[in-house]
Formats: sequence, C-alpha cells, structure tokens
Amino acid sequence: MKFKIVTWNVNSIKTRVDQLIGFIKVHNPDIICLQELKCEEKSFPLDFLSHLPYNFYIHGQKTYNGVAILSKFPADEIKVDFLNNPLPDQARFIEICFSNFLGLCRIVCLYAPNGGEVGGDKFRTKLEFYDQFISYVSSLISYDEKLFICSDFNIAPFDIDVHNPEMLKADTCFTYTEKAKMRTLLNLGLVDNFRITHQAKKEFSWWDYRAGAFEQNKGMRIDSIISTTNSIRFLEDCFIDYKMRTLEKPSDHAPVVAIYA
DNA sequence: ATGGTCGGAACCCGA
Repeated sequence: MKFKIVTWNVNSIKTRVDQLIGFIKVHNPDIICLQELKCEEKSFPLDFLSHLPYNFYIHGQKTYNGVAILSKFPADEIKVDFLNNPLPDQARFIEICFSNFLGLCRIVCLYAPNGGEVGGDKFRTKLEFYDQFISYVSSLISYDEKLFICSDFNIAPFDIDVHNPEMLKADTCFTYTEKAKMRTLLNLGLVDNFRITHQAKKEFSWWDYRAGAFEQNKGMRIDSIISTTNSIRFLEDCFIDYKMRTLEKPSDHAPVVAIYA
C-alpha cells in the first residue's frame, strides 16, 4: 500500500486546471492540497475535475487566497478555520480527517500570509497568524492520529532553503523572526518530510516570476509537507516536482510530493 | 540593479 500526498500553490486554479490534470495522470496522488485558488467555491472548475476519483473540499475566496483538499478518502470531518485566526475573512485554511491503512489521518491545508514589507502591518499580522496557528496545532498534537500539514508557509526554514541566505536575511519569508516561528511549529513534534529524506539538498519550491529567477535558480523552499513523528517510519520519499515550473504559463510554485508506504 | 512578471480584477492590488 502507498499513500501519496501533494501540496501545490497553483496561483489560480482556473489557469492551472490542465496542468493539474496532467500532474494527476503522472503521480496519481491520494491527497492534493491546493493553495491560492483565487476563486470562490461556486466557480471552482469542477466541470473539468469531477470525473477524477476525488472528493473535493473547497474553501474559496474571490481574487485572493482560497484553498482546497482533493482526497480519495471521504472526510469524516471538515474544518475551514482554526481557533483565534486573526484573518478569519481570508480563505487560508481547510482541514479534513479520515482513516486509511496508516490509521486516523488529519490533513491541514494552509496558505500562510506572505507578510508584505518587513515590520509593516501585514508582517505583524503574519507573526500573529503563526502564533495562533502554532497554538491550534499544539492542541492537535496529542491526538492519536497522524497529522500532515501541507502548506505554502511563506517561510524558508534554514540557510540551505534559499539561494543566497546572506542577501535575503532581512527579507520577508527569511527573517530571524519568521524562521523562529517555523522552528516553534516544528518543535511541537513535526518533521519536515523533504528535509528528513534529503538532508543536504538545496532545492526550492518557489521562484519569482520576475528577473529570470527560475532560469538562474534563485528560489526559496517555502512549501512543505510536515507531519507528526508517528508517520515518519512510513515515509519513503519526499521531492519537489520542479518540472512543473518549466511548463508554459506555470505557477510560481512547484508541487511537493510525499510518499508513505 | 529597489527593477522585474504574473493573475484577477478593473486600469490597480497582492505576491
């Protein structure tokens, strides 16, 4: 038995629907967490996707944000927000749980705020968002289930996760303060699936559209699947499918895939 | 090099 989870910031699901279908044909994941749908649930392109063997759990929003979980397993429970979220009107969170051969599984799909200018209002809200999210996750950790958080965290955790740590240390997504939030989250008892399977690999999941960043591989690893330690003995591999970033009209993010067996 | 390029919406905003 295999269990395959994907997280992908699509930067508009309507624009990326053909790429998503192609990706599903190649990888056939059990769970697909999508971020930045940029559409409401009623305009989610189900016409093109509903023939696929998934249950669709969508928390949409017009123009901005929007998250979804495509799951081969029907959900026993669905949540579209977490306690004390400082941005409750922004569709950045959806969570489901179900059972499979691993036991009880809980999947959190998160689109963390970007943060804007370091030190600005949006930056402070990002830190507050993390504080409340960490508090929420700490309440889930004690559950006797496997927890998978699939996210565009908008934080690159360590020096190895950015192309130039010295140049970026004062920039949003790589400040000391943001990295500290990421460590606090991981220290609750979660493992970064990519980093534990590839300890020395300098690979990225996001590259700016501007200034030929992808061509020069000037990116950041800000998208991850992190899971509770009880799932790690089943983890076979975790990789970033950067080929998706080479396609015509790509998302600025590449999908991250984790395989459990 | 403080620019550059996308997507969705309305001709700007967020990333």
